[in-house]
Amino acid sequence: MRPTSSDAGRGRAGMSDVAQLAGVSIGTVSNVLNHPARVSGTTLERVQRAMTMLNYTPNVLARSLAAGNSPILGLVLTDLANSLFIDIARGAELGAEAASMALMMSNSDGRLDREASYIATFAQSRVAGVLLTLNDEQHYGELVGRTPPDTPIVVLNYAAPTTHFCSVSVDNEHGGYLATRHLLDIGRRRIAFVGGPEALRPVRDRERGFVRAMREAGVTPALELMPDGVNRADGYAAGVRLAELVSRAEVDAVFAATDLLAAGIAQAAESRGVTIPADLAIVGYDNNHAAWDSPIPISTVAQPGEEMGRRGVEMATAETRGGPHEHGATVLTPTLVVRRSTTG
Amino acid sequence: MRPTSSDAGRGRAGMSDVAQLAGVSIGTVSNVLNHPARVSGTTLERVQRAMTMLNYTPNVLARSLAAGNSPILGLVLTDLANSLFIDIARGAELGAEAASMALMMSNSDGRLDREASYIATFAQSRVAGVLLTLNDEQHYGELVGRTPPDTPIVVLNYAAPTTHFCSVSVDNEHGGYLATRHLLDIGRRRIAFVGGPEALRPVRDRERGFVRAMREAGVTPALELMPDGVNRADGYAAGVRLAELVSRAEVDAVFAATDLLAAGIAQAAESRGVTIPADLAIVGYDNNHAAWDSPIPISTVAQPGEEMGRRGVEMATAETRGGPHEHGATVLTPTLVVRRSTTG
DNA sequence: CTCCCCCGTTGAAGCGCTTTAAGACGAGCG
DNA sequence: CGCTCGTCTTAAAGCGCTTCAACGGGGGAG
Repeated sequence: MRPTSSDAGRGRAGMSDVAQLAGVSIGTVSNVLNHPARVSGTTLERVQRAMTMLNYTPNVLARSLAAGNSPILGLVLTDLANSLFIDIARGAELGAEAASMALMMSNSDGRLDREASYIATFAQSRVAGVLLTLNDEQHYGELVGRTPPDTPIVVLNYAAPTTHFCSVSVDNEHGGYLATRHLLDIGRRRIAFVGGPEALRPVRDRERGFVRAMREAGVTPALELMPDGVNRADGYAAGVRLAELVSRAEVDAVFAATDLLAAGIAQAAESRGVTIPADLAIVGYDNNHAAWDSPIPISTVAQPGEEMGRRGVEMATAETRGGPHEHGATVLTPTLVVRRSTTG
Repeated sequence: MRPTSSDAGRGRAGMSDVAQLAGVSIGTVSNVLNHPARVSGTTLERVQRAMTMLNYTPNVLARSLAAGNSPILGLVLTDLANSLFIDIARGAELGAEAASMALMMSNSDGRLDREASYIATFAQSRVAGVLLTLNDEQHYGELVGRTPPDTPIVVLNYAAPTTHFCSVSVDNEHGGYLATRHLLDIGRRRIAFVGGPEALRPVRDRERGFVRAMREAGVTPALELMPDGVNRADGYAAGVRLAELVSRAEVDAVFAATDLLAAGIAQAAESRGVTIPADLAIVGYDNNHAAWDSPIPISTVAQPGEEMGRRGVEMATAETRGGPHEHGATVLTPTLVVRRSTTG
């Protein structure tokens, strides 16, 4: 074994090196780092000088081990290609920065096994908490069982029953209501809804909002389409059908459950001579890049992804610190973004 | 202080608990984990049973501290919104999985200070290595100085001089050449190039490929545009100019240095009655979602982002393990993806 | 001038694990 | 029957840091 410090062997100065150079004890060096107030001005300065001289970098591993806590948060993202999750990541990053925590992101691609494996990895690293984005109840159910009991988990984008975890989600029903209300407000009455597979809970919720708004206005939905997917291609197919109905004056607006869907619809409709928004007003959902990058910018319902990430971090750190903890479900409110697809 | 294991205090079993339950020493438990061959069959089984009974989760922190190595790799991404970096992240994740390492991703948004701060954070966590995506030489230069000497760094997406780091990059010159060659091959001769700010090295390289291909073919470029940015809006502006030239039969094809640029050009051109690809053939660069999601799918040059990530991980782990290490610069080859914007 | 208290500082114990030198034990050999 | 050898197992020494009981020394109060 080497004499004192093994990191030193790798060219790295350790706390003991700093202590020696500054002529103080190792405990004092630690105090400089963690409780500067306890150290006298002179000593503090001397130690700090020694640190910079040696280019001292504290070892977080040792620190966490000794202190019994970790400065790292884990984040499991469902789908890196979806801009909502990118927003969540950004927000989480900001929140982590504010709480001076590091964020360890990873991407499950929606696969349950990877979700579980990342959670396990995080648990082994004794992270302070894990933020988990989720889409459907199947995954939620699976995860409830397998989860290590001592790691605080915050579920994002899914309104978890508060029994097991904290959660932060967005009110999809309200979003659907907003979108539909907007179409009604600009005078449309023959409104169609294009949704997606029944399994997707967010889509179902958006539809509920649609239905509520229509009922409130005493208007009957012109059509409800439920494609197998929620991507551009599915939208295109739906758009072809809609274009026909538009030409027969049976439809004058559509609320699509995702922006990709909306973009596909817009493309199909335009290629068939339908004018947007004159003949057909369109509202999408997600505030995806696809929406504002579309030839005709599409009105949409924006999810507060960043805030979701930020709040998630807050809840996780709160749970870590606080003694007795109530799991709480925060529900955020989406906002309507009006673009050319619904305004002259 | 608590008697033996403090993790136990938090409800977690430690190695000593396992040892006690299995009736062996703590060292034997460690051997079960790290050198199963040294342990007799009977003991091994008994210990393993004890582990599952106690739901034992090894503490990676303590493990790394004692063993002096880390199972974590850091990855600093320049821009989460750019699909190239998402691909890199995916590849790195796969590579890490294969090397049974954990990956800690983070997003610098192209800001130098955040890059530096993440590198510092990673260094404090004594990660095994850091993968750093980079765009321009300014950042590269800055970083060379500030970098902790003992953490292996692999630069991605930028051909670093091999003096300081390993790097994995893509041959942008060749990509530009491929794109231009393709336009020439389909019979176009009045070819324009739309680039971007001089500072962006990748864009400059793509232009060099363009120039080489044109020279080889003995064709004079119809026009070279250098907008201030490389986004859709910049493309739209360029497209307006191009449309006019097309109508005067001065341009029949364009190579845009990014897909967003290309998408903007396509949109502007179409809105001005230019038919794609008949009047104007377009090739973009990046294989961005924007490209295949465009109303007219745009031909593009695809960067092997996943492979870049994977190779980066390999180089990092190699550098970590291997004793004497040569920094090497790997250069990958991009490929042409032909879509409707260049075929009838 | 003494006593006490507080401020700064120290030394040692310990975080959960790996590693290694040394020990225990049975088998095989002369 | 004693000895060597090899196989398993153990005890103890760290890894770099935090924490805390204890300590020393000044200054204010008496």
